[in-house]
Amino acid sequence: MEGFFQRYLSLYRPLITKLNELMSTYELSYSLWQVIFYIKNNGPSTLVDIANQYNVEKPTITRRVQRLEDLQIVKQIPGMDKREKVIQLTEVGEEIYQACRNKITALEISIMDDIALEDQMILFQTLPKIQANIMKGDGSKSE
Amino acid sequence: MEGFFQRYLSLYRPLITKLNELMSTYELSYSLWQVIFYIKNNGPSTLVDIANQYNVEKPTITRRVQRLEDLQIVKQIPGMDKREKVIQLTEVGEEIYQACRNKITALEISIMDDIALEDQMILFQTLPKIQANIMKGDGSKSE
DNA sequence: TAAAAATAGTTACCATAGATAACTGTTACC
DNA sequence: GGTAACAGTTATCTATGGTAACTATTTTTA
Repeated sequence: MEGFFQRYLSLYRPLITKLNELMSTYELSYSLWQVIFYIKNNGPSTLVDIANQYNVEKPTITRRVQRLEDLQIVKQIPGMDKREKVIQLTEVGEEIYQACRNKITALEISIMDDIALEDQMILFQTLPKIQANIMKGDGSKSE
Repeated sequence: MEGFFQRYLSLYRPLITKLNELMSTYELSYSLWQVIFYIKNNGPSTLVDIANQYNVEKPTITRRVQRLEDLQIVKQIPGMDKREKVIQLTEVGEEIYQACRNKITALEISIMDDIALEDQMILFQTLPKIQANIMKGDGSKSE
């Protein structure tokens, strides 16, 4: 099936640009959104939790979280283990989450406009399979 | 269809990392491969041709081509319009193209291992549609 | 239980990839 | 022949992420 990567990757830049535009109102980008999304859906979390979820290194998450703290979207809460930094959404963070969630969902719907529902289903099921196949045996820690 | 972006984007980093590993033998990355791929499939081309194809700015392509010239994978050939820089694969470039093409195709096949052929077809047809939907009305010049 | 190993996070530094603005040289147009 | 447009380059900036080395804790283990 030659040409899959091409098709997949040429979608990336337009999409990420669009998403970043969408969130620029809140001085956010998609990389910051991932952190917000994660702690909204998983509750108070440590930086390592988040790093594992997205297969990125710890310093990457340190930076994202620092940015979100500056924006007062997340805050640290006390935890048992003094090594860990447990973070949570602030009230402002919750509001921004909702606003972005709405915008993102609207975009998701609009770009699927002319795609048959079954085809959407297949996309949904297939992408994670492909991801698993790539990560299978690539030496990544999340395998 | 909430969650599409998440599924789509979480595939990106593992994939691009894998591709870059694949090509590191030849000191290439996927961004350089795109240029090689383009001139292999479209014949001698100008930098603007390539920039338009991938929706990136001219300086981006200037740098990629400079890198490929250093690696002696592409060379400039004389053209009518002295403004233009028409580039083509060298013999070395052709060999490297073939080697990478084989590796990439093998990877494409292996990650589609457990995906039904019809589902692969649907992926192939759907991704460009989604891309068109995103680029529709985003102010990009390639619309 | 004291020493060693593992873990969480941070800092400093570097690499990749791409954008914008300003510029040179060439061609097209009127 | 003078102005527009175009192709390419350079310089500078941003965003994102990686690695190595470090501190401060907690866990393991001998």
